[in-house]
Amino acid sequence: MNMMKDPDTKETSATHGAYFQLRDMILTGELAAGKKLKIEQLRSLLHLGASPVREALSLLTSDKLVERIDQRGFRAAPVSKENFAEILMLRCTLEDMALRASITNADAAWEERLVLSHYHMNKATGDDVAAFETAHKAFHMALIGNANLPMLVGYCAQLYDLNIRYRYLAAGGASYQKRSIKAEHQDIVDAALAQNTDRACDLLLSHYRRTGEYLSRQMDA
Amino acid sequence: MNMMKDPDTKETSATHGAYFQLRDMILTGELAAGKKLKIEQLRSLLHLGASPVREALSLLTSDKLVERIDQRGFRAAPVSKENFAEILMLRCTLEDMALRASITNADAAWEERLVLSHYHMNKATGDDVAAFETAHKAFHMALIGNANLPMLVGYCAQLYDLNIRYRYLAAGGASYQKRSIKAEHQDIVDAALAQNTDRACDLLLSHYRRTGEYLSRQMDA
DNA sequence: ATGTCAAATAATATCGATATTTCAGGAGAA
DNA sequence: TTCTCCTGAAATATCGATATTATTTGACAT
Repeated sequence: MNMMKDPDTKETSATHGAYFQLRDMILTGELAAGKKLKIEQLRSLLHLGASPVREALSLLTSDKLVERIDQRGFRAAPVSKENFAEILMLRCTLEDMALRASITNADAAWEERLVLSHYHMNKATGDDVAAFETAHKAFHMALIGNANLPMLVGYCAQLYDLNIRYRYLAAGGASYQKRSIKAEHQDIVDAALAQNTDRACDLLLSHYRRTGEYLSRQMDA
Repeated sequence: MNMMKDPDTKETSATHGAYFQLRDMILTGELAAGKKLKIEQLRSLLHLGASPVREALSLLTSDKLVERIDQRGFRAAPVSKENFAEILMLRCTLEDMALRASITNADAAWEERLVLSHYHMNKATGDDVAAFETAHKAFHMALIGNANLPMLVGYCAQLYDLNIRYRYLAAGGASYQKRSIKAEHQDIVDAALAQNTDRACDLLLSHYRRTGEYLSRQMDA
């Protein structure tokens, strides 16, 4: 009764592995929004027992990526234009707050983390979309990560992920709007490092709002 | 193999029952903050199998009431002055936003729900602390519940619960600060019904801040 | 004495099986 | 025909048992 039949799946625990796999599948749309997530089906897909699948789904409830209906199983969280608009609005409010706090606490170590994550993101601008996504999130988290407000940053991270989902939904994940995103990121970094708080926040928010408008247009089409 | 040995425990599901029992025990401090939550121990306490206990704990992770350490089990979320301060700050920001939206969407049905929940809360001002807590939460949720922003309201509800926990921690749950809370609530309702948005928000926020200062003082002592 | 490693112990994570509940489809009555 | 109720099938929720992993204890060497 060896549960690690697949040696290349060296995840720490089955639950953890299932969590990340399912999370990815929902974020990328491989598991469609609103779709019923049957335990037995996922169980055979991931080659796991029911317990870790069930627990991973429970965990994904925290992230608002899965909904649980008592006695009636799980389903991928639905999407809607209203939901997208709310996410955008909340992100703008919360990240503004977090970035202000982050800059207030600015120190050399943070500035280095910020510069590094920015560098890594720029380096990842290539064909590997997944790698860029990872670096992009790391950059944005580094930006606000100095706030010393763990719950606030946690909400921001959650909203970031929910937003990714709409990005995949709109563009199929492939075509990324190659606007002047790179320049926008650079401007944000410069303002943050200069401790020009108002400007940094303005830039960050308009960065989100532009992306949001772009996605809204894509979703309509 | 009858799992409902206790007929008066007419919960819908074992997981749901365990969820609410554990939640209550953490909120009231019966399960101390930071304490390790051993499955076997809870299993025998709640007379349940390991699966529903595990799942309830996973669910409580969503509420930030339980922390999960992979491969090392669960523990009740720790408390700290910083955490309390962050909760207060976030509540003020988010409930302000929610109340403004709620008043913007004001209609007769909402006004009635608000008046009713206020009436019920006042009626529950008695010896039954738990009943008052329930009514108090219902009142505050009715206040912001018209915002039509489900995620925002969800965050507010979560923060409300986390705050309750500190109330129990400070006062042992028993002694409730019998300040002019009743008058404060009345003023908030009046301002909200009059659609005096700025005043309603000011009153709500100072209501929270005063309670926050009171709790801070209690925690120091 | 003290630090380190190994065996024993305890607790978690997971599985396979089973009971319970929901859901769908059809038979019978109005 | 349409509604209701019953029955069968599918899926969920839960249990008991087991394998896996962390933790503690105690012996040994330094």
